[in-house]
Amino acid sequence: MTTVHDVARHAKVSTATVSRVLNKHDSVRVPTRDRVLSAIAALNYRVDVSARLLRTSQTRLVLTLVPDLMNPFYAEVVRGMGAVARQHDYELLVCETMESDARERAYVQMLTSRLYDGVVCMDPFTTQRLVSEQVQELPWVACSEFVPDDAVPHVSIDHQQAATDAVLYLLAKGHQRIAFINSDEKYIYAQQRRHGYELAMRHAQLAVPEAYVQTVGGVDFSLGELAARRLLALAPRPSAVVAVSDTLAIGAMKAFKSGGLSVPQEMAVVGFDDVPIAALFEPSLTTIAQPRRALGERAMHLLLARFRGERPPSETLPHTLIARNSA
Amino acid sequence: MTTVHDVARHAKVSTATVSRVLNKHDSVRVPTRDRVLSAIAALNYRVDVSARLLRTSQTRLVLTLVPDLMNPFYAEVVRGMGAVARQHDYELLVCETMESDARERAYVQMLTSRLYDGVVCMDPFTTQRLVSEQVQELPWVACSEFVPDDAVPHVSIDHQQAATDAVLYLLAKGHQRIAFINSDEKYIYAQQRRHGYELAMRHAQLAVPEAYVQTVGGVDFSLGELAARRLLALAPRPSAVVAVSDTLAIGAMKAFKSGGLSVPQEMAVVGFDDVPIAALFEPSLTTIAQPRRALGERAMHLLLARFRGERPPSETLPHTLIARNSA
DNA sequence: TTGTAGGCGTTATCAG
DNA sequence: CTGATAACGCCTACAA
Repeated sequence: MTTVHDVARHAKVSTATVSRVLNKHDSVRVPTRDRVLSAIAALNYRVDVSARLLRTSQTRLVLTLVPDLMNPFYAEVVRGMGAVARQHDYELLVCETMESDARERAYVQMLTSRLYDGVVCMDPFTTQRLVSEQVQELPWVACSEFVPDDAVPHVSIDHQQAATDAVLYLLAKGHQRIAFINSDEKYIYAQQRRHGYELAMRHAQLAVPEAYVQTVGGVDFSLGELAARRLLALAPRPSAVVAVSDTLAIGAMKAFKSGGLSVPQEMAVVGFDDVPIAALFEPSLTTIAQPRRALGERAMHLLLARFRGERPPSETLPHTLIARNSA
Repeated sequence: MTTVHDVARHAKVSTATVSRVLNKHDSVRVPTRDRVLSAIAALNYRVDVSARLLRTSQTRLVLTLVPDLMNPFYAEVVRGMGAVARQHDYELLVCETMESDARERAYVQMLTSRLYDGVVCMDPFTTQRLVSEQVQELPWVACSEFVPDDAVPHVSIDHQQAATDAVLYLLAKGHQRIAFINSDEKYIYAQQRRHGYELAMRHAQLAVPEAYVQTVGGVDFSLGELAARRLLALAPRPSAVVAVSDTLAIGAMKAFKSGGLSVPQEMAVVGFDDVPIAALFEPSLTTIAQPRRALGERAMHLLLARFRGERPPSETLPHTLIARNSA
């Protein structure tokens, strides 16, 4: 392995000068610099990040923790983060955590390893709370998920209002029996969206039978189908449903149609996220769009601000209801 | 920041002993070890990976390069890798490369940084070739994409045979005018699948008008729609189409239906991958299923073998045609 | 069984 | 503008 020493010897300068060239200190005379540069090329030298890190504790690497890469929602948020990171000369690494708090210890290890200059966390706020307590030195920012009233800056939509908006839309269409398909309340988004739903129903003086809220533990298509089948068995059967994820909504539509119902005539469906397939599926899905890309971009900007020593305020990004054919 | 020295002082031992405890050398007497352990706990000490790395060059971190996290195909492959990695006490990090060979230099930097013990690469073989030349020290394994005749071990299906199978299936259904929607031939899978398609057509003594092969540069739904619109404009119009990705296939079906054709009666469609939405979309998609999870698992096993100094042979995993309603 | 001390490859502080 | 040299935190001969 070739080191700065080899380069220095080859270029007949000191290691200090090599280091200066490497780090673009403009105090090196051009001919000297050129000698160093060609030595670097000749020896195919690469700096050893671990050694540099030991000195500078800077890797220009950022980590994002995402619960589930199969959910297309996260993929685009990550892309937004990555774009901004690279613009600022950081590289983004992704760790799929699979929501497993059993792995909490492994996180803490990763996060305290100093291998990353900062973290954007999309994990459930329940685990976020545990982990962030133990990891205080590390610049840390939350995206979509966050611990309420916490000092950690975050970016998110107003989950509660968004769910309320979905219900209001259905109420305006004349629905009274509106059900709710939820993923898992270890997510703050799940809690807040359910609150938004319940609030809107209460405001409209509409009862919510317990079985109208189906919490299925995840967002896979199959779980949406499961929830729909349960809803189909109810009497009185709901005439509309809000799902906290497009994937749940699509799974549910599939099951409703298999069950012989027509969407939206006999069962209206509203989803969340506006993932790409939402527009293609038939009927196309009415959904609360989140600014996925901007969510990621703003989260990364927050993190960059933290790198600069600032304490940026959290941001709430706007959501929009996109009316299509499912409701 | 607390170091081994602090711990040593606190426990009244030497740094060497602390290090031994840290690395579970069993040459430390129990009471001594306990003293060290409680010192570690008391001071909330964590080893600094970068310092350790500088000495041992081992991180127990594995990197996977994937072109596009929006493609649900990759998400599950990654999950397979992650599961096996963690079983063996490695952590998996994901880097979305966005197929950008402009970023080649950044890769090489990442890969030569010694921050990762190994790499599983799913990037286009064209960039793989360039990068792997410059990165020889690093254990390196390819998944799905690979440089043919290369020394790098890889896991993949038989892309050519799989495409041939898709065509044979359509031929058996009586189709003669079969088109092909391709993504980008910088991928070896794209080249090989097209060969498989052309071979099967030639065998059946069927002509392939140039415009029957639509290469759209990616796998987004919208690109599938684009290809379909072009195919619709052709005379004679194809009666069936094979797409190299389910996402392309679904986009195409959408466009065919918008164009007034019924699938599969007027246009049969076969996809590739069997991603979750393939079964839900209507008509449900006939597709060549890849063993996504196993692809990732086997790739990681190959890498682990490389860590042990072995030179494992490449593996070809079986594909299956899943007949549904689109063809 | 435990301690001492040197070095991993870099960067940065000094002098010169 | 350039060079010598001392850290950064850890691991591991080698010695005791």
